[in-house]
Amino acid sequence: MTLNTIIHGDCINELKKFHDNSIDLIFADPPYNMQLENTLYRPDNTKVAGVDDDWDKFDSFSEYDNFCTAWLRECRRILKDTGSIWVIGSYHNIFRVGNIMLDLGFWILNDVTWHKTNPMPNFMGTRFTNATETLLWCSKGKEYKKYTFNHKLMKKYNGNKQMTSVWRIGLCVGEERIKGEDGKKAHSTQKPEELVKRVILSATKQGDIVLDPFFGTGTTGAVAKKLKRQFIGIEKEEEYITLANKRIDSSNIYFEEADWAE
Amino acid sequence: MTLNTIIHGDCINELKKFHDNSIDLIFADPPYNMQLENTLYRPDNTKVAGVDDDWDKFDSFSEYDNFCTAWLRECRRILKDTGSIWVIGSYHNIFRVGNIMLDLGFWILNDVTWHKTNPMPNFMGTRFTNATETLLWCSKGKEYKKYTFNHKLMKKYNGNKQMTSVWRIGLCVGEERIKGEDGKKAHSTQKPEELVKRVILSATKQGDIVLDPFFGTGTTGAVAKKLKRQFIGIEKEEEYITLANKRIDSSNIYFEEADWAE
DNA sequence: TATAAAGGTGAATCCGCAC
DNA sequence: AGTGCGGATTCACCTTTAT
Repeated sequence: MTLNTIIHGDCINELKKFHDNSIDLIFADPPYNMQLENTLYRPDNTKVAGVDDDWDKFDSFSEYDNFCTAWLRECRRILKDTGSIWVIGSYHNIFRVGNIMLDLGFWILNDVTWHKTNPMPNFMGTRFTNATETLLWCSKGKEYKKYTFNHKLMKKYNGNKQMTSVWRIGLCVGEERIKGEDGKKAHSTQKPEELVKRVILSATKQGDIVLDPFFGTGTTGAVAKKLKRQFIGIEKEEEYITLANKRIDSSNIYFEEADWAE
Repeated sequence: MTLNTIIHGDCINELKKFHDNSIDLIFADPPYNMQLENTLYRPDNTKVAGVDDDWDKFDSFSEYDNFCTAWLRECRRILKDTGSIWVIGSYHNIFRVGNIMLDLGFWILNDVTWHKTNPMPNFMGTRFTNATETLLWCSKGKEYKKYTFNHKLMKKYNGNKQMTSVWRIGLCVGEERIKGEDGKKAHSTQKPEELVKRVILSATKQGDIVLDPFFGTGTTGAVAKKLKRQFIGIEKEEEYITLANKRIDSSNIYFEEADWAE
């Protein structure tokens, strides 16, 4: 398997080509199946640019469940016994995903809450502001107890206090957000690097292999490189791959290893 | 249906006696009952000896799923079209519960994160400190849009800013925690009143009927009374009912309605 | 150049009634 | 079920323009 490259293809097909027990960490940001219908307007009558990408559309729960069962089953197969997987989602999909992961035998280590510092408000006043997404961190199963977790490092990273399962991180905006030639966001759901940094830093060692089956514009690859880990990406859309390669080429090491050594 | 009383009996059996469309709000804190050694039962009520193999694992999920499907189906039936339901859980069970609720047709309005200000640390350093529980707030279905939500009131309650789906609340300790005659906590999972207060305040009007099918030591009843709502409790254990009745008798109004009127 | 004001925007299941 | 229209509804942060 070639490292530090992006595979252009269908996630499930490509995952099937991987060897058993070959990956140290999987970070997956699958489609959420948001089921948006009408256009949403802000109080000032401007439109909200919602997620209306084709890749987020599924006809039913059962179709979504089948899709997730297939890619998650392959993920479990190719994960090393010492490896672990992170899957991010919102309330639209995380209960489907979590249920499937349990059924497949994954063992939940934490449900980490990404507490957004600057979420979009609920303009109509019909609900509470939806201020979180959820990350499920799982080992291969209950009996796989030797997963990598850099406890001391994360404690140090967190000002010498044990890090909790609530992470306060802002949305990916400004300079960090990859723009297309039209100046608009290139990907509708790009994640902040700080989020992925905590994932990789906590659950891998230097040189480990990180796989992202929904690579998008390459946040996982960029952060892996900056943290001296190796990555493999799988992505269906060619435009995203082009942007991701460019982005990763220009990524540099975040900081010296000594700063974060255990 | 007699109001402001506790029904002594089995949750599913008792729920079946309720009329359709008769309840304004349901707050449910079901047993987590997951993956705990030596307490698993097969459908025929025989004990499962070990839980190490996949067969037993599947058996336990399936048992729990059946139980939750049964009581949640009844909850949906007896909820008014303008009503809503809140279910609290941890990562051990909330993905089973959420998946079942979606399958039954419930419509998720928010996944509220109870961010504990004083969680128990992970002493072994094997995971992040588990600092949250999740509350699923759902209407009867996608097409039921007239659920009660006191938006302005909650905004006022939150210092004139829209309340978000993250609630920072401490564990139920000290004076508030109900003690048995031995001075030990009477119930192992008593919830803080502030949590239930936000639930009832946001999703009911004065005089509305609040049902708690897992009443325990009566937090829901105490808070409902303090907020001038009516309650019905269902509880299997007689000791809890005794404690709950005593507690509710000595509960008084929190504050004047005018303070929180919309 | 500095500060202030104005404008843009984010994984969003976001109205209710009359016809 | 679909359409049309009156009316109520927002927070943090970043960028651009104006003073």
